[in-house]
Amino acid sequence: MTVTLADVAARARVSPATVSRVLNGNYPVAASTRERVLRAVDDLDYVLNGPASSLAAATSDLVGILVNDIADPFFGIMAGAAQTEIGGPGDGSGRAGGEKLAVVCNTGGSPERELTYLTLLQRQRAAAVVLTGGAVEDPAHQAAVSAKLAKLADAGTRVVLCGRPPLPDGEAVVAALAFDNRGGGRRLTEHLLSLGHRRIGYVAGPLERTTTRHRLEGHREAMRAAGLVGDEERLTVHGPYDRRSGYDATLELLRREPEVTAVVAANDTVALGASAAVRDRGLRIPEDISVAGFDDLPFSVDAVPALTTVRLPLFEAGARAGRLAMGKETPPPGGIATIAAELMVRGSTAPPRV
Amino acid sequence: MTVTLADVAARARVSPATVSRVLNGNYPVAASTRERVLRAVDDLDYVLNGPASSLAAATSDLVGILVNDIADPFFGIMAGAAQTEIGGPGDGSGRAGGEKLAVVCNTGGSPERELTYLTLLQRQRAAAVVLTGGAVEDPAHQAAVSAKLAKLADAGTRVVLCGRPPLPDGEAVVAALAFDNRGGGRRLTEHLLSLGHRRIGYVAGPLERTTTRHRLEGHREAMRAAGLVGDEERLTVHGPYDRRSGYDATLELLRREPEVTAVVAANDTVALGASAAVRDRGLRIPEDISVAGFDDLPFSVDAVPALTTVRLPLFEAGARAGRLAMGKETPPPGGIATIAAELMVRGSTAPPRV
DNA sequence: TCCCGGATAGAAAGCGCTTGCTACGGCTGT
DNA sequence: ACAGCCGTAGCAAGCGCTTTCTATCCGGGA
Repeated sequence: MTVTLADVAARARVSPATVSRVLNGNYPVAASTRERVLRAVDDLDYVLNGPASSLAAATSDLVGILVNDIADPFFGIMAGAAQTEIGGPGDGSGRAGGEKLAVVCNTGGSPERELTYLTLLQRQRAAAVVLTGGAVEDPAHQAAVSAKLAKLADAGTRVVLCGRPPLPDGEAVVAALAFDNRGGGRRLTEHLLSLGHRRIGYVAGPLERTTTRHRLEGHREAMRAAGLVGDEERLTVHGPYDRRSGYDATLELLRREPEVTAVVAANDTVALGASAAVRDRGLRIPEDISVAGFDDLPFSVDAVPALTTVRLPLFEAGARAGRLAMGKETPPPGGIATIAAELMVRGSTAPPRV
Repeated sequence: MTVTLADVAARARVSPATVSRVLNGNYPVAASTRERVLRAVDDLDYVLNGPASSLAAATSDLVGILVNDIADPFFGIMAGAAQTEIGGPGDGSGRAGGEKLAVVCNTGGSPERELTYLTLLQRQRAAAVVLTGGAVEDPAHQAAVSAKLAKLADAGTRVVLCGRPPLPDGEAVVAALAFDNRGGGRRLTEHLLSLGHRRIGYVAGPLERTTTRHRLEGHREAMRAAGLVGDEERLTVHGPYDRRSGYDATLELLRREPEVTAVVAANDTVALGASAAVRDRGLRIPEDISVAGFDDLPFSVDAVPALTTVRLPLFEAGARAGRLAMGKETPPPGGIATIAAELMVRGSTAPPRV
């Protein structure tokens, strides 16, 4: 059989209550007693029964981090940073206490899975939940998520949004850290415009996501401000946030409008695919066509030529979200913070041929 | 207060036992009764209390997936695949049943964190644990991990290793899926040798990891077979599995031996850094120097020139590990399977200048 | 008509831990 | 010398669910 608290208590010749208190360190216990208990724990190789403990204490040390695609470094970086802050193991804190089990859950971008994970975390009475990445804009789903989050919140779970716009109906959450996707998108296109580009293709992400929409809106804002209107639909192709989609969409774009001098991709991964397509068509980057991405993932600087993109402080944002989830940092005023995006001009963009 | 089983029972005018049975679907309940219960559950928005349920049933639906670096697609891909198989939400199974909470835990490559996560999962009485990635070769740590896994195993947790060599002392695990890192490493170097390279630099991973050692051994095997011995130490530089390390190590390599005609990197990410270094030194790939990687991550085919590398079926392996963890697939004979690595020759390698 | 077995439902005993409250010395203050 | 405290430890009552065992209701065979 597995060892229980009672076994430890017996061996240390104290009551179970005392063992519990030693383990939790939240009640005065004489040093000598503590010593004895700790030795017994060691001798017996005792491991606390998590479920029992959570049940009795009505709390749990689970913290969930939801991501859309765990194979995408965009999410990996945020999740890793958050997990580090949440501490899980080895958070430096001497011993017990902040020891949380930070786990990441991969929704694969599916609204249903997102909801199911939230329910599962609710079941487990998670201490906190961090949702990363853009939300799906289906009203029904948004309502469902909001409701779920509200329920989680008033069951005591701390909810933090990271890289995700605030909930429409406000404050069911501890904090929302939103990236300035629109501003970044605008500045990126302004950069292209200032180089002299006029026919700019846009490879957008999946239609119904906030991230997609905001980046695209920023782009169009800039185009409109430059007086370039009318071609929006023709020069935009939607697709998933992956390399393949960037490749295909760019080919399509080039077919629709052979005169494009620049392609803006919804993110760096897509930009990689776009670059491949451009090259496969026998065109040079940036001499014939400029290519730009978004996110500034680590590999972007190593692309050839280095990718012009918009840097999002993913690590910092993830870490901050982690801290907020742990209550180690005070939320921004109003619970909402917008995180700036920084334009990174590199070799993949240049003035168009004359 | 939160809704409990008893509340649902009251509303459905049945006993708590019946509600439990409806929810678990493991006991005959009259259709009409079931209906009534389900409606009550819905009306009250009832969510099962996970800890209580786990405590009473002495089981849990948590499945842990340990990874070394969540921001690295190498792990992301495996973890994602495993998570999909484990089902977590939306595994297609009509309703309850296989509904497991698959979570990934990021050890950051630290042995202590690995151990702590295992303990935490043990606390939670995890249904299964999947360990991915190479192990650290410190004997003390290996012993500790083995002991932990043994304990987990006989507490009923299914343990699966994925991309990790079998435990030295044998069968504490359901199955071990090991990549043929040695064979892959050997074939990669043989390819270079067959192109005519003789002075080949090797940018290795961190010293004490099995993955690092096996790949390096494969490389040296090939070199030795070609009669190239003596320069091993001078032509090998160790460092972490990241881009930066590849960059620095390659610079160092070029300093030590300006005559190298090829650089083999421990993995694709490192190869990216290596390529950057080569270019920054004003050398062309592959005309002046060939560069090769390992893993065949998605971005490798988009590198310029496309990266010659060794393909590891990460997705398939992860999925299989997930299935094994769920008991959906029978383990390979002896519990050990070696997964083949396939050489992918692309543009980054070519014969050396004459 | 009576009895028995199958199909359902309920009662109740925990699962292993936490925690409010009580108990018990030995000190201090008067 | 006695009352009152502080510092510790134990008692015991749950936390919300699962599951064994028992009770009940029905229909059918004898």
